[in-house]
Amino acid sequence: MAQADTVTRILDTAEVLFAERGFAETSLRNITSKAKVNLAAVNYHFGSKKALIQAVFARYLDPFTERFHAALDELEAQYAGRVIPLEVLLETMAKTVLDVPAERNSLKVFMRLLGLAYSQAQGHLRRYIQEHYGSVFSRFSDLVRQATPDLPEAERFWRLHFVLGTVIFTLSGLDALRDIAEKDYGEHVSVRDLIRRLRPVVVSAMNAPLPDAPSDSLPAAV
Amino acid sequence: MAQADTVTRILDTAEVLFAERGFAETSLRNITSKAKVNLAAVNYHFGSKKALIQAVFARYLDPFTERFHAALDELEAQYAGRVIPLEVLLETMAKTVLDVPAERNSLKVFMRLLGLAYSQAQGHLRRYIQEHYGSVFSRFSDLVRQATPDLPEAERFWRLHFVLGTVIFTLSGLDALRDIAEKDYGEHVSVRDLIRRLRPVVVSAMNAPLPDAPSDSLPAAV
DNA sequence: TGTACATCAGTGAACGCGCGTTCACTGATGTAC
DNA sequence: TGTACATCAGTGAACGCGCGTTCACTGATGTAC
Repeated sequence: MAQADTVTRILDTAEVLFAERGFAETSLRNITSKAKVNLAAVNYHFGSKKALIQAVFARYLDPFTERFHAALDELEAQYAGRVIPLEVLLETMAKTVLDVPAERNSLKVFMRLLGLAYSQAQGHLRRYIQEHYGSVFSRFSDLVRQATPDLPEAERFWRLHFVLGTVIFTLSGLDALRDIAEKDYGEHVSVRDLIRRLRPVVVSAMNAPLPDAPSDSLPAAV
Repeated sequence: MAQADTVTRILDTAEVLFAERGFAETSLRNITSKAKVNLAAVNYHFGSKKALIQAVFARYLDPFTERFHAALDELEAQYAGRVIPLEVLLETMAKTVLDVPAERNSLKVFMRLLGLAYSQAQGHLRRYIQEHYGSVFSRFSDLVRQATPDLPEAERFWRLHFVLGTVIFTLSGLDALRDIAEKDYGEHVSVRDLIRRLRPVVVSAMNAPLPDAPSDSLPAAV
């Protein structure tokens, strides 16, 4: 059995189990027995459980960042210094997110993993993701800044995270929500459907009117 | 040491530790040693770790549902059959969410717990919450239905969950986001600030234009 | 008023179990001379 | 071409540890007669 085979089988099995039950709730024995691989192989190839978790993420995020950078390069060339509209930026991101895990049919898995990563309190994973993939997010939010010149800095920061919350929350809880939606409305939704529904909501959210001034600064302002 | 004391000390400590590190990552020994309580006391008073987790939630959700029902009663009386505007409904919900845990200064804890509950894959907790508190959510979404008569059923369902995602995601990851915001924009945000910022975003999201028809139904529609 | 019994919060120690990790080892393949 | 050695994927068994739960027990308080 060649190395690539064992390593790949571990990663394939681990990502599914992690997405289904979380990191702490998935033991190395769960993974290795389902992957039909020796228990010690995980520590042999990855060093530790923590490192395995990071490897699972890297397998999605490395190609994602590569393609996203490429797509942004293309956009910038196309717009040649002019401002890229917000809708185009969001569309590009959505397309990249959809494309990357397409070959493994596992956008759902990827989104659940992202959701888990964010809800992990101790945050070794969040730190890892920020360290390795923070730069592509910075580049994206720079472009969003240019596309929304009227939005105050802080407001844009918060709105980007509001939107991130919507997307990760919805797509990572997709199965549960889909069951309810199907039962109540007899409507089967695919991830593409959901992204179609998300688009106008996200755009409206980013373009919402500014909030009232905080109440304690009202006297000074009025 | 009276019962109320032990039970309360366990709950107080458990909710903080659960919120900080998650359910699986918090052991009964962590809880009981920090609460200065005998290890066996958890199983004596609650029966199991699972039941303790549910009790932690019940302590927030029971008063929340009670107050929220009361607030909705009041609104319905006030509007006397007329439609309650969406903004008012959202405002009422926000106010109730803010009021309930105020005495323990722990909205943050509550929101992190909710976020964890949603990201829990195995879902005994999600089932418990849906069983015990589903009805107040139904009542609320009925009122939202009346306030947004032009929104198709399924669209409203999804948008409510988009918005839920934003709120839970943002407030449950508040500490991490706050650190970044403070560092980058020198701005300290309170939960009340955040809700002020959320309001126009949520309203715009609910009122966003309808999405394009799904591409495979386009030929039939046009 | 006094005695016997029941109830119940709380305790200390132990139970068996599954966990991540380690270690000595095998066997196949490649490399040097 | 043959031999000695190095490298490396993979293995089987065991390690110690922390986990949730259980159990026999204590001691205080309440209740019945």
